[in-house]
Amino acid sequence: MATSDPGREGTGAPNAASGPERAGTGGRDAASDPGRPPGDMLPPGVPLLSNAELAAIFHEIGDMLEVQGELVFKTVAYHRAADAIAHSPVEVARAYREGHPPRIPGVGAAISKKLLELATTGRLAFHERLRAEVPPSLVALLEIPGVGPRTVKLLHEQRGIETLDDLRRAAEAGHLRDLRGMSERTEAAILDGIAQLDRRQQRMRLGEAERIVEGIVAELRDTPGVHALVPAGSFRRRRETIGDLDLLASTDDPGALVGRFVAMPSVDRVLGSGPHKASVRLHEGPQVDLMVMPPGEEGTYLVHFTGSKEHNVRLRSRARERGWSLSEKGYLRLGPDGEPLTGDAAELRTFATEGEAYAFLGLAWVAPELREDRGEIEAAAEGRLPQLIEPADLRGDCHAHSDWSDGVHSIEQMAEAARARGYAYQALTDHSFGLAIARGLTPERVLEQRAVVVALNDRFAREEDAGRAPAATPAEGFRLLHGCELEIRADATLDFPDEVLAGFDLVVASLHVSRRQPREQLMARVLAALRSPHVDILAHPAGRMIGGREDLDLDWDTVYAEAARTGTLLEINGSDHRLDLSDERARAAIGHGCLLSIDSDAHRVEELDSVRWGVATARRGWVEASGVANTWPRDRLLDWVRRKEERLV
DNA sequence: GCCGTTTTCGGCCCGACTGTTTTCAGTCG
Repeated sequence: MATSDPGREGTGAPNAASGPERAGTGGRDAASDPGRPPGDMLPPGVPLLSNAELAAIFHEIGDMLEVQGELVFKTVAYHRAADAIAHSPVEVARAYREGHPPRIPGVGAAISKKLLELATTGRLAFHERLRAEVPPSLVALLEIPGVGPRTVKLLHEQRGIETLDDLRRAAEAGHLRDLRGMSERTEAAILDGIAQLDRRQQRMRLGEAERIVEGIVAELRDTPGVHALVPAGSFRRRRETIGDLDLLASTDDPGALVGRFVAMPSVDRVLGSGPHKASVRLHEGPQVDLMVMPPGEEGTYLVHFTGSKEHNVRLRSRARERGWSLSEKGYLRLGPDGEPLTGDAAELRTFATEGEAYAFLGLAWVAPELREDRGEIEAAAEGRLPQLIEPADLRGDCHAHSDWSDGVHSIEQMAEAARARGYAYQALTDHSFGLAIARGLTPERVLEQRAVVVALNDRFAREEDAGRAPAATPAEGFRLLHGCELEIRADATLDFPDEVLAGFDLVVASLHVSRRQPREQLMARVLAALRSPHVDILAHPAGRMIGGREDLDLDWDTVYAEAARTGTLLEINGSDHRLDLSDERARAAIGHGCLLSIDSDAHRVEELDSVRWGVATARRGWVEASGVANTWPRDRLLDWVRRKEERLV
């Protein structure tokens, strides 16, 4: 079914036909005209909505229908469709305009019709009508913790409340306590929720989440009765940002653990606390949920609290088809009425491991990074889950800086750290001079730097010969490759001439300046880099900063096709600020036949470890080791680089 | 609103916690 690979048909259709073979000749024009189809086919003056903008509209529709008291399944359908659109690898509005709407799971006839209207007119009458009935300020009240759609509807209908200020005033004046289901305490809770809104923390990056979780685990580890503490939730799935933290505990004494958890010095306030679970907010912002699992029955607990929600919903539905109800506690046998059997007939199946819990549904164990309902359940059922790349598969790092440009540590310190990790290579890729703010190197400095690299490699070779290399050094030894991070200038020229570029072992190209150019210009720059015989890797291709800079406005299908044709590697930048390519772009790139590299972009020794976030992102993108060039031995990588030069020069 | 080798109509995932209630609704994850 299409659900196993959402949107693939849509992605493939326009490009498959004009694939690599054509790109050198007739395809060249198509590739350099990223605004396909020709502009005259597009309605003039109608902006093309991004997937994120479309998703926001459908989420808002879902919210507004909730507030109106609409059937919950209908509102869920809108949210589901919105998520699917946001995650689609296809540029949905463009595809609708071009007359080949992609198949998107969760988008049926009704939402498809609305998508067409949005794509062709930039507006949606249904959305505008709803907005008139349910003011956006009312929908915004849903953000208040503890306030849901039923409460908003009640407040609106009974008290005429439309805005946050209305609500605050009414609660302060004690005008809500007479409403059904409300009291003085509810008013206080609402005011408290509003106060929380004001200082609502933003989502954490992976590194921050890891630091906080590890601190909590260290604090609770020696609590009596505790067998294991396992971080779960979106952190275990390695989502690119983390909202709340989830911690699972296997313990003989739940009371002792919960008691200690809520009393940690790092806790600002206790949001809730029961015999088996508790929630707290930390002083530094995030909410942490602790859940207790009975020893020996961890399997379904781990599945449940790792999520994602969408993944769990699919599992439960699959369980139901087989006559069982799935919850964190295990599988309960369903009776003929579709309800779990009770009393003597009750039957609960529990499992010690996740593998067994999945196997009960006829599924292979699914790696946490894949649990997003993006086809992994179908793949697990059919035995075609990918062999995901592991951190240990990496044999080198193709993107690292030193204090010669904007790094902190010396060339030698960076190389020694890479060598100590057991790598066979590290590419030293300091910036080229066009990026003045990073103190980029001139061609003269490049030559000086090369002498340092040569001298270091001489020493490494001597030490290896003498058996004095670090224990982890692979059989092929360690070498520092001399590379650069080549600036792609605003005018689509490259920062170094070909004769300078030819002197490097490996060149990483990237685009830092003039990021707001129109798509045509940005594409011209990216294509110039991909087509250079000397550029081996396009670094952080989307140019985003998580929570900061937006993605570059690129025609991704063309980027993938040209990277595949020219044999240019696309980077997954492991910095947890970047994670670029993203998981879904990495998956799309592999689908287009691209090869990737996973690099640290380290500016200091400690950041070499960032590759683990890059590997996690690759795993979320279904990437196998075979799709990543820096899993190769050094000679094979360098051979790949040479072959590109020979073919394209 | 979506979806179908159990259904084109009738389903649609599950439980803990909270607070206001005498048996439950709302929210959350």
